[in-house]
Amino acid sequence: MNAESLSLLKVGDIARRTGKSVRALHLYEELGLLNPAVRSKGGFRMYRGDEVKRIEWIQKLQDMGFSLTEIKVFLRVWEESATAPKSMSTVREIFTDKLRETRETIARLTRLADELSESLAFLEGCRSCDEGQHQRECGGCGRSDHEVPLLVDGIAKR
Amino acid sequence: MNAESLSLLKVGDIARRTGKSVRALHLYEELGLLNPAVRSKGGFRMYRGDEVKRIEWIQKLQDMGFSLTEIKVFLRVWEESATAPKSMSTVREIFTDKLRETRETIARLTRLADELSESLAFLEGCRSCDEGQHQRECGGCGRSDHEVPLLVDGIAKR
DNA sequence: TATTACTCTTACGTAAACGTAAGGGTATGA
DNA sequence: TCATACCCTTACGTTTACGTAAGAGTAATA
Repeated sequence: MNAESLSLLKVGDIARRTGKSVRALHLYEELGLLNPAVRSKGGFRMYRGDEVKRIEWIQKLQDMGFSLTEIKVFLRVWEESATAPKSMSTVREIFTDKLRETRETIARLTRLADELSESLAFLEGCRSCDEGQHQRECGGCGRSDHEVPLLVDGIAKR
Repeated sequence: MNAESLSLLKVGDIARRTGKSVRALHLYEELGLLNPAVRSKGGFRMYRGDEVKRIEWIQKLQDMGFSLTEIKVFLRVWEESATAPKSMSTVREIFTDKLRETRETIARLTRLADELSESLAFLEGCRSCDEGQHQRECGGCGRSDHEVPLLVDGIAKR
């Protein structure tokens, strides 16, 4: 173990610290998202400790819905910003777009959650049917059709 | 065209009314999510008009994150409720679980949106660097490390 | 030196939800 | 009866993000 390798980590170390699999880290390298600082004499990938941060960054972008390919594009744009000043604003644009998209997703999920709540409330009203009646008999429990949430209606009629 | 077929739709009609592809509808049938009321003499699938509702229902469940397989399970449980009264409460459980899950997703996305906002605010501070400096020179623009959001930090250091 | 725990490359496998193409009938209006 | 526009079945292709296995070499420790 030489002086330089003291601060270097093997792929398994990185895997443990990030919760990623070794295979995933290999994949990230294939995709150009991650690179070992050096290779050991025998060919082992040796990473700098701060690559852990990069992997956490990748994870966050994945959580936001970026694909690995999109993340790669992102990195390329950034690297370009060393020579093309406009790239920094491109990065801002990407974040801005994703922020808008994320908010739209939140809004959509919120609507769906509301529908779920409505459907649950409706089904609560069916509780009395549970121990003696069939869903065919239940049908609408005397409630008019327009009261039946789609989430229930779509499944109930047969 | 006989009297019965007046109210029946071909797969292409259903596709147009739901925005699904014919292939998708075939798939739903393979998976047991959808069935034509009858087949025409020549083998064409003939659907009842209200199957459109079922397909919209499937779409909603997909939007909520259910897989087609899960949706199938859902249908089976429901069908079972004709003979097993407890199935209705199983349906309620599934909805309840999904509601919780959806809310967790919303919370997670909200946190991510906040991070995006923070990162954007940080990058705004770099705007002055845009037309004359490199990101290496920029580095942190004199700001201390702990101020740098992970979304920026993970990418900026090289 | 021998062992033990890793790591390497190569490459096929997997799950989801369809897309797409091939070869060949079917329904319907002119 | 034709011409279209549709529909049928079968079956392989696509994308994403890894999983998994094989066969073989490496690093560090006893």
